[in-house]
Amino acid sequence: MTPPRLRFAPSPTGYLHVGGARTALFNWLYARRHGGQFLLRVEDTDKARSTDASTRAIFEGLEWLGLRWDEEVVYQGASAARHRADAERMVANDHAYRCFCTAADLDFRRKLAEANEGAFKYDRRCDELDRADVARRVAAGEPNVIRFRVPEGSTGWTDLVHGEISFPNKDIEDFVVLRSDGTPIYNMAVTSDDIAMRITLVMRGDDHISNTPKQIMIYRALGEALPQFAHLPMIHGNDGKKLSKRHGATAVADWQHEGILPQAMVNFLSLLGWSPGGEFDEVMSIDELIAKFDASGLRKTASVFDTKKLEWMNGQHLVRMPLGELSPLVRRKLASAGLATEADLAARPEWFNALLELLRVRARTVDDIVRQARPFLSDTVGYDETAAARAWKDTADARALLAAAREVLAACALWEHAALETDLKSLAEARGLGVGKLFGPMRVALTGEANSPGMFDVLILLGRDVALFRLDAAIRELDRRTG
RNA sequence: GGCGGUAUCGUCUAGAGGCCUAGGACGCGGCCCUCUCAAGGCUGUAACACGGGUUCGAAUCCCGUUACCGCUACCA
Repeated sequence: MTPPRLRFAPSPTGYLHVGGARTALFNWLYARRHGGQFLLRVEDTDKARSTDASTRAIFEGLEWLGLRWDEEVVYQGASAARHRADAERMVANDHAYRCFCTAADLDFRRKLAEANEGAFKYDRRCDELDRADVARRVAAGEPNVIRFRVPEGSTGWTDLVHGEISFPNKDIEDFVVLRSDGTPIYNMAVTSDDIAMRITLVMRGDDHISNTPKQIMIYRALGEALPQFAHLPMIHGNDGKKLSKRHGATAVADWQHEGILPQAMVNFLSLLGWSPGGEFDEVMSIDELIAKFDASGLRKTASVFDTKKLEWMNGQHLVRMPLGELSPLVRRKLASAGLATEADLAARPEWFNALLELLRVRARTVDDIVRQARPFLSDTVGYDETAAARAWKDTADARALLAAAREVLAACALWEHAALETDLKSLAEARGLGVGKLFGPMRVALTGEANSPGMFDVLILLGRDVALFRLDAAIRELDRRTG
């Protein structure tokens, strides 16, 4: 069995969206799993809609996901001469013919047919033309397209996802393969390119199922061996409709900017339309995915992009990934948020790693970590009003508690977990309070928030100086509030 | 309209005739843990689109209906 060759063939007409990313991923996984090649082809034949910015966005999206392609990128637009030559070859070997019907005429006939019920199908009138006549009109420069002559019978294949699929040829009209300006129609270009790239497995969205018989006919007309086909189901938004801007972030770059990890995105996407089968741990590394991926696990049904589950998945990867990998990521985000400089954080790696360990377990995105890190990095804290309203309900009481805590902490012999716990617990006990009643007001004083890591962790991370400073500040704030 | 594809909890799915009074995961609810929030553990909620067959027996096979999606362009 020769190594398979697959390709991802996006049109550069926008960002890389999650559906395209999933298609690319499955192609890539299949190639990696079976020791084959994963190629990238940019289908830029539609010059009006294609942009360089989109092409770059697609590259960047694939790179971010870690889907490295083999060989040089193929630009479809660069092969126009071959597309045309292939179309003309089909005329030469009698599988296609010249058609002189104009677009306007066709349009008229189509409307007429539809008005009188019944779908319009090209009537092959130009296939009746005399050969000499055709040659003369072509020589005279009369505009013409090349139409494929659809044979009798039916056209089918064994789809890796759907099994046997076949179409009666009578339902397929003699379709155009080359426009009058000499440029190819999609099905011509794709087939010509897939042949040239020696693609052995065409894996793409199932919106191409109806195109497949036409492409198969072209392969045959050109005397080429057929590749295998696999048509993947689509990904929909949470309303069950096709993904669009309305559904929020459908661009992989948007998720990147919201703090989703590429490995989590890959993992999540891999489970949309594919399953290893049986019971398994859904959280998987890229290597595990490659090892497990197989066409037999491909599913037929469209799936909904569930952002909640993506976020959960991201949280799982956040906790499991090596700290050494997470650390620079967060440092970069912290720096661009203006909360710290990368140099400062790099200078105290142990402290920073301890912080990350505490925060990542309660975060779902990298951005969550950044938000939660604020009290540990900025000089002062702002008090969250709902948190303050609850924990400092009785200001006099809270003030007294914080003053007492300040005193205990200032005198605490050792600034470490055990000592802090002993001292603070005895303070609470002396006052006849549960520790919660003491830690609540302290938490707001120290972090400004209602939620944070455990009190002793917070104190240790902050250090004695900052902790005492914040308690003082909170006491002053409470004085102010009391009036 | 014609042709093609699809149909299991709200969502992702397991299931390839009896193992299914349908399993897992996300979400949601409860309990435990607990200084808060997470994480973790336990647990509850919730599905075979509908109708006919085939079979001793169907979520699984066949047919029809319905719904959704795609194609039906000198778009990709």
